[in-house]
Amino acid sequence: MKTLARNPKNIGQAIRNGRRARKLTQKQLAECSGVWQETISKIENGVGDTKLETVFSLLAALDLEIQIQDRSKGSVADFEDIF
Amino acid sequence: MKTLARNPKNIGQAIRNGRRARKLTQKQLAECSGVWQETISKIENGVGDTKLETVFSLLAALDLEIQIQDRSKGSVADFEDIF
DNA sequence: ACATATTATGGCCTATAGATCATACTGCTA
DNA sequence: TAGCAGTATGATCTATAGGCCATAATATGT
Repeated sequence: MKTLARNPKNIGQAIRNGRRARKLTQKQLAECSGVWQETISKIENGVGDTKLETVFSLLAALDLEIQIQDRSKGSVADFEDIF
Repeated sequence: MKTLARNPKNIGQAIRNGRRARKLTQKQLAECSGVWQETISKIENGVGDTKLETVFSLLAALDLEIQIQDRSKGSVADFEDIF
């Protein structure tokens, strides 16, 4: 998995994808991350804003990490919500 | 620039590094990002939590982006706050 | 179609982020 | 060493994130 993110919605999608890739329900992810299912739902759907702490709790539980890099040449295909 | 981040502090450092690489003062970054200098100071120093929206405002102004990826093999050297 | 699992929504409440102002601290450098 | 640019800190205020409960809406399987 490798997803570019330039806004909060991209993060939510990456989390949803990561969760599904690991075949976890929101409830299971909630249990192992300490973030509530309701909150996960909102984040995945880009409802409201999210704190970094919360994002990292989820990423850690999904064994994902963030890399900060110069804005690339990044092919459009690396994004998922073009439409 | 390419920095791994597994917690909010890593993000703050990446922002500070990116800002310095572009030879901007906090005040200048504040002006072009819409985030207050005081807030930038706190984020760079890992004081309190930060919302995604704010992080992305800063990253955009610094022409940086985020990539979400599986936790790597990431060499320890990619982190900056080991000590 | 029904039962059940999964996800979404919405309200209440508390904690806290960030705007904003004021001011203090920390280098520089003239 | 005085002055200034840059950064940090601290307070107040408003908006909102997320914990938490209840429940609604959607899948999914049988």
